[in-house]
This record gives sequence, structure tokens and C-alpha cells, in this order.
Amino acid sequence: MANKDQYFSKTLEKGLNILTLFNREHPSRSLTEISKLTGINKTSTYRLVNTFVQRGYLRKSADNKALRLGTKAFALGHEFFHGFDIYQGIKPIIDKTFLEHKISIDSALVDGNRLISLYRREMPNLVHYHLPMLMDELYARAMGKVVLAHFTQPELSGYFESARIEALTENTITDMEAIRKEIAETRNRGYSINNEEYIQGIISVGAPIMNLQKKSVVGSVSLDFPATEYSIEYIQQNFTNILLGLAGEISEIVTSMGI
Amino acid sequence: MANKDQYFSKTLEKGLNILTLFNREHPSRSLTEISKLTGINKTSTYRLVNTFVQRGYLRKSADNKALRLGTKAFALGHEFFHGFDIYQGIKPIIDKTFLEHKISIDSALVDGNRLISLYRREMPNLVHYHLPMLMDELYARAMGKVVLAHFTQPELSGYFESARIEALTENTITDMEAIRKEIAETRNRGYSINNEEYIQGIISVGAPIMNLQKKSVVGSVSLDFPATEYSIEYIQQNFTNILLGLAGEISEIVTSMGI
DNA sequence: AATCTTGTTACTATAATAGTAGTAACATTA
DNA sequence: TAATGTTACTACTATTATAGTAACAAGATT
Repeated sequence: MANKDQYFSKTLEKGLNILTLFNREHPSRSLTEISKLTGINKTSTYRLVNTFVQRGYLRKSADNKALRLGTKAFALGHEFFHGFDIYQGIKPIIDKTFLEHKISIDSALVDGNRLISLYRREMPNLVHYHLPMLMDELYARAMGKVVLAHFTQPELSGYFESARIEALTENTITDMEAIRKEIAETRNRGYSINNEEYIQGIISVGAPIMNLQKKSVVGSVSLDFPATEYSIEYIQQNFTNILLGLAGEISEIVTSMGI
Repeated sequence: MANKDQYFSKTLEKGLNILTLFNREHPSRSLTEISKLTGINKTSTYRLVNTFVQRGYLRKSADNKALRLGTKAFALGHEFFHGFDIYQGIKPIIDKTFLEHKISIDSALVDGNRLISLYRREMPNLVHYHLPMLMDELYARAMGKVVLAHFTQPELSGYFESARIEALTENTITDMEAIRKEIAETRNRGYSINNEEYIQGIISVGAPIMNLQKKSVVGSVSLDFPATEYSIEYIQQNFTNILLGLAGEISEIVTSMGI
């Protein structure tokens, strides 16, 4: 064993890699599929998968042996969600601001090149049907833009290498030059603006959640408004202080939690 | 290596055991705590935990080295939740029944001796503040009673060995004899009744979700009503057909999915 | 100031895994 | 129908990852 990684379990990592192959887009996978995708040889894959099946994290259908998530995985999902202290810490802050100002608030956490939906409160005037839990389209959302604006240069180019830029509404900015300019402006401004670029009829402003010690973005918050009732100018005048205050408060909590 | 469990990874199991130590009640744990609780020696625990930390599933605070769930675990929680095909399969059925009859519906899955909340739709007349995701109090809920009624004898005694029976409302049945009688009646009746035994002001009826091939309970559904507006008699007369129909439909789906 | 407890590292025997190879069952194709 | 390809699963052993003991420094507790 190499001396450096003596305190790192390769077997465990392989197991985790297998688990991350299962999600909404891929609820079912075959053994060979798993083996190929993870690069683990078939025997080891079989051993690992078998372990998951025996412990209820995966289950296999009797006929075609397809593998799917088991109840233990679902339970673990629950536990991870509610046992995540960052979530528990942010919730009351957002609830407070929501009740105080009666505005829709969304929050998300950076995980590599995507955002993970953290916690959301919505006003009834907002038609927000089925927002995703995991977002890749950082370029098209207020929460995403402000994260990109605070990415380091390598992080940013890393994102755009893997990103698939496409028009989600007629307002979506898809030209790379325009996107880069927008990101630069967001950085200078300190908060981001989304003018119906993600969902028709919704305009938003977003601010970064920072680790104040490491000076790095760890997430973002946004305030969302129906475009029919609000203008961007009005929002900027009346809500940016609330937004930045909220983002600052969350940043402090999150920093103290050592994210 | 023992020949029988050649295709089972002990290392992976240990890793999973570590992960399940983190939940809402225990968002933070120390290394030695993990080592003691799992029975894994300190060095191995260190190796496993280190792997989780390096991959972002756990994070450790700079000062006291306490371990907490990381963003990767939160993301995985999301994925497990939404990638669980049973959840996706049940959702539209419950939604349909909800919209058709305008009644509050709850569903849960058996995981050992507890129930995992699966999917819920609520009418505005129901004050259901903060129901738990994981339920141990099977004896006090409609969803729980009907599961107990379909447990095998060893499963049932297994539950009561670990269960802590306590009064949650003034109606909660806490006497063991009465509980056993109630379970027997539930079995004969085919559905369970909860008369404000879990939450004051809420009465429910519950039916089992069965694996029709294996003839075993895998979960349950309940219809919940405000006690102020409904009587148990009225519910039994008007809603048991809907309840049993719904449970049957879900059972079929779930069986076909091979839970 | 002394003791206990914490996380972390070094070392090596032992036990677990990787990888090759091969089987039977089933699917797909000719 | 026969031939070929694919699937999950198993047997075997060389390799290597892990378990376990021991020891250490840094904090915490006494």
C-alpha cells in the first residue's frame, strides 16, 4: 500500500461511487453497467453490489436482475436530509425573513459544478411548479450567476467546460461573451439579477453565501418575484438590502459551522 | 476468507454503519464515539472516516474535530429520495385519489421496526405540523397499527421488545393487553383506526401496502381527518372503500416493482 | 502540574479483495 | 433452429488493503 493513502479506503470509495450512479434519471442499473461506469472489475462490483443488496440499500428485480435503490437507501436519504446541520441552521433564518417580508426565498449549496437545493419558502403568488433539487444551469439562474461570479478562475473554466448552455426561455443568455460579461457585472454589483431567464414570468435577485474565513462561495440565496407584479428596478430599490442582509446572516452561520 | 461470504464486503458494510450514525438527533459525532458505537477499531474507523471526509460525505470542524455530514451526503440524500422508484410510482396514485376525494393521505414504508414517511398530501383543514420522517410509534398510529397487524409473530414480538410504549395523547392505548387486542381487531377488520391516539384532533384509518407475491406488509396508507368535523363512524361508512382501493392499487404497483 | 482522553501515525501479520478465467442461463441474431 | 453474444454468478489464488497493537503529541480534565 502506498504510504500516503494508507488512511484512505479504496473499497469504501468504490462503494460510494456505485451509490451515486442511482438517481432520478437512472433509477435502475445492471451489474455490467455499474462495472463499466465505475471502472471496477466485475467480480468486485458483484461483491459490492451484493453487499448493498444484503443490507437493503439496493434491491434486485427477480426477473432481469436490474438493480434499484432499496428502502434503506431511501431511509438514509431522509436521515441525511434532516441530519444536515447546515439545513437545520439556515431554515429558521429564512423562515424569519419570509414571514417578515412576505417574499419567496430560495437557497442552495454549491456541490462541485452544480447547486443543491437547500431550503425554499414560497408566496402563493409564485407559480414555481416542480423546481429541481439539483441544478446544472448556473448561467441561467440568479442563484447560479452569483455563485459563478464568486468562483475562482479555474473553478469557472471548469464549470464552462462541462456546462451545456441552452435557451430555457426567450430571455436566457446563451452567448458565451454575454454570459462572461454578465458574470463580471454580477461580481461588481455584489448580487445577481435574473430577468425571466430560467422560468418565464419569474424575476429574481441572488446573493452569495460565503465562507467568511476561507473567502469562498459555498452557496447562494435568491428572492423570487412574479414578473407581472414587480419590475427589476423596484426590486433592486426595495429588496437588495434584505437580500444582502439575509445572505450575510446565513454566511455567518455557515462559516461558524465550518462548511 | 470464509467461503460463504466471499461476495460480501465487510469494509463497505462498516462504512455504511458509520453513515447511519448521523441523523437529526446526532448531527455530530467524534471519532472514538463512532469507533465505540460501530465496534470498529480506532485505526480502521479513522481510515473510513478519513475517506468520507476526503470525498465530502463528512466534514470535520477545525477546532474540536467533531464530524458532521458533508454536502455530498446531503446531495446523496436528495438523489436517494428522488431516485427511489417506489416513491415516484406511488406519487401519482396518491395525487389522483387526493384530487378526486379531497382528503388528506399519508403513506409510509416498513424499514425493520420503523416506518419511513413516503409521500403525503394534505387538506388545509388538517393541522399536521411537522410530522416525523421516521416513526417508531407504530402502536399509536393508523399506519403503524395496520403494519403490526400484518407482521409475522416473530416480527411482532421483535417490535415490542424494542418499542417504548408511552402516551402521546390522552387517547393513546398504552396497556399491552389492549394493544394486542387492538392489533387482532385490526387484522380481522382489514384496516386500522386511530382515534386521536397520536395527535390530538386527528382521526385516521389505515390500510396495508402488501407485496402480493410474498404476502408480506411493506408499508401502509392512511386517510386523516380533523376530529372536529368527522366522526369515526362516518369515516368508516364513507371512506373505507376508497382507502382499501387505494391500498390495493398501491400494493399492485409496489409488487410489480419487486419491493 | 499531573492525568486522562483525544486524534493521528508507524508497523506488520493476516485476512480481504482484485483479477483472471470459466460456467450456466438467457437473449439476440443468423 | 442453431450460433453467437450477453448476462449474472462462481472458483481460485496472488496481491494488497486492512486490523490491530503500540506509541505520540495536543488538548482537556482533574
